[in-house]
Amino acid sequence: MPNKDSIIELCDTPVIHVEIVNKVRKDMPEEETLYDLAELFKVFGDTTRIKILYALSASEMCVCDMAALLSMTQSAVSHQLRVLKQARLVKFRRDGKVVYYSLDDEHIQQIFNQGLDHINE
Amino acid sequence: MPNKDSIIELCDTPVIHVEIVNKVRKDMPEEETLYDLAELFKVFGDTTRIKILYALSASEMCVCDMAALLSMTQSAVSHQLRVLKQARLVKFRRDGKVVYYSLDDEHIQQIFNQGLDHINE
DNA sequence: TATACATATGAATAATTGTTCATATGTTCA
DNA sequence: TGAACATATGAACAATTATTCATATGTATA
Repeated sequence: MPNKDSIIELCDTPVIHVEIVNKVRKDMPEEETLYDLAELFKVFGDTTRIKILYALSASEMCVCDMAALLSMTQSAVSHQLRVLKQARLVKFRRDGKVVYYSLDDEHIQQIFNQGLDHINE
Repeated sequence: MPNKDSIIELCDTPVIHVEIVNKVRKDMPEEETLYDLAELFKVFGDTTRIKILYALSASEMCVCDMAALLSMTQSAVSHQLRVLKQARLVKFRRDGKVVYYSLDDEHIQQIFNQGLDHINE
């Protein structure tokens, strides 16, 4: 039988299975790790960025080309590339006036494929 | 040399590399697929839902226990479980008044791990 | 050096979304 | 059947975010 007295400290909701809660809590990664993980997936959670990532998985591209491909403003694409850059999902090289972007990481493709597996299941 | 005349139809941004854009466009998955993919990752892109998923990867749990574990309102947890349910990431079984949730899919763990790989790289 | 061009960025706006509060639904048991 | 409890849900609010517009930065070349 769960010990109803020990739960007041946890939160105002009564806990039914104290041992399970404690066990799971013990094995939970650090708060910061889970936060970072959510932040990473948040970056994948936008159609525009997904399209950019998909495009870059096919070929290195410049900002201008991506804007044309996606029928979007150069500015909008650039703003999203900034987000992708901060998440270290894309890297870039400059050649004169043109900046070429490409995927920074081989995990990205795998995360993509796993996601597609789930959708097509 | 890119054909500057053919690009007006694409968008108002000049395209630098027409062949690349066309090649990438041809290989792009359907709009709907990429939309669904973004929607899936959007579900992963929230700290609360990540925590719930992580908890469920350790053990089946009821709503009440999750609320206690995460120090959150039962209502907040329930709302997020709804999102996870709609994304087919969790399933549930009812045992009397108590509803137990668990992961619906083995992909989830893999997506998680891939994400962690990226973070810890 | 001045102009043209590719890209980046700040501010503003519109849309989306997570949480809270109040309450409804569904189940058990006296 | 009615009270108690676990969960679900609708509406409202606050916070976050994607896009647009205007403009700045950086590079090449005439």
